Amino acid sequence: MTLVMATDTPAERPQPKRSRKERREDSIEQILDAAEYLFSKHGIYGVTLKDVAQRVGVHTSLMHYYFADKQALFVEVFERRATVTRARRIEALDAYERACDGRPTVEGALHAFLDTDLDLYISGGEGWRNWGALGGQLSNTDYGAELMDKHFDPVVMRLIDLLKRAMPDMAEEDIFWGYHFVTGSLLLTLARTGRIDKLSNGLCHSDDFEAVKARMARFMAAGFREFAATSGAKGVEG
Amino acid sequence: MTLVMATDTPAERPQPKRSRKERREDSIEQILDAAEYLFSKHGIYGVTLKDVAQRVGVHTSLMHYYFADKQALFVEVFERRATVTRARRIEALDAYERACDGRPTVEGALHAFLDTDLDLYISGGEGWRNWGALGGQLSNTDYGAELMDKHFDPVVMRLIDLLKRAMPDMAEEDIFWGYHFVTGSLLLTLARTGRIDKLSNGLCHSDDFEAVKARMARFMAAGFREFAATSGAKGVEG
DNA sequence: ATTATCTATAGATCTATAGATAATGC
DNA sequence: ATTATCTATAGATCTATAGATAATGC
Repeated sequence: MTLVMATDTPAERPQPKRSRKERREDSIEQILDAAEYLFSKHGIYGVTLKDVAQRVGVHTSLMHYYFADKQALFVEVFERRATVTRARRIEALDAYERACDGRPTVEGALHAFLDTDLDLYISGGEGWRNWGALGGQLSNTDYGAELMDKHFDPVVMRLIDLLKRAMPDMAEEDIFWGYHFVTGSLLLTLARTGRIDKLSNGLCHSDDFEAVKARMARFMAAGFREFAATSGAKGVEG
Repeated sequence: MTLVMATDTPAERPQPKRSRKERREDSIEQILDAAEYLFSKHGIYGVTLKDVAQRVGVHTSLMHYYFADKQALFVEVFERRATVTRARRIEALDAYERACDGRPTVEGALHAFLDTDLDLYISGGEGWRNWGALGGQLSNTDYGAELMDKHFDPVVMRLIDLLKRAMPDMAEEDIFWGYHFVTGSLLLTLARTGRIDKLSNGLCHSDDFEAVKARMARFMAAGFREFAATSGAKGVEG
């Protein structure tokens, strides 16, 4: 997939004969991958363009040849995958809406919202997992929150809409706070800090997205049901 | 509390006549407060010592007079309040254990764990809220995760222990994952990103810790109960 | 006499640009 | 002839230290 990888298997490619366009795209992809990895580890200010260049194995000035400045590189790293997962999730929520026959459930909506994303980290390769970790950092940060808002507000509103229809009697505040809890849990999951590994003495692993997928929608749906059972409702009876 | 605040009310203090020791402590406190605020906004690498000094209104070199280097300042900012909340939470969990008469409940344990912390942000003033936001960032970061582990592992293990006793039949993995969800939600709460404000069109506020306190333990306890109801148990029947 | 704060500055590093060289494509 | 990559370097900024000055305490 990358030049580095290709070099690891020289037998297969005697003379790749890649066109300029291909080389260009490869270079850009390598830079984005390296930046993605480093940004996810140290944040935007914790990484220098030299760090990125060294990881790729090229000169720092090449960063400026392909990207206007550091900020532009960062935004591109974020947006490269943000657009993908946003589209997938909207599609999944649309599909769920069509399938649920006008009667969405909380758990169904959460599965569409969460599982579609988790699948990317499960089978999307290391790049996706790095990007996820970056997102986990971003959300808790001032400069990152804007980027998140910009890209994911439509998806979230789509989910909120389904949740409201699944729980028409619930106070809106409760729906928003429930969503807040869901996001927080998801973002910490994406961050893969290794904390749960240590706490559980190796029983659980913070990169075990399958384990999260198997539990999260159910856990959170139960939380919402608890709100429905005990909290002040809208005053309208379904 | 700080020199700046004191200067705001000149009538009360004609000639403070503060001793060297008092001045020294005031200066250190001001530096820590300024650093805390800035680190919480931009992370450790997003803040320069000059930024901190300018916020206090002194020269950059004074940072080095009081702190060995930038890293030491950062650690001090974190530890100043970490030790306080850790002690309070352990105390609260101990008190709950004594009060529950050997029969802890999930919700009771979560209330002791969460509310004690949330109370600090509700009534501890802006410094505490800034520190909380810093913690929210740290946890999703590599360099911060270590600091968190070091200070909060004892508290968390204390909570886990109570949860296990409240749900003796539950698979350990489920307890750890449930705790993971709880922490994620708490950390995003502390980050106060303003996201929920925008999403809810002003209905909810990300600095409304009271709202979280009123909902979180209940929401999460219901999640744990869901695990108890449907997930693979330990194989032992209570 | 001691402590707190500031001035001046060294040395390192970082972003960004200009211009040279190497590689590809017509 | 055009594009990709590198060399060299300017200019800014950042951390850290040495040493001067101002303020307090005995």
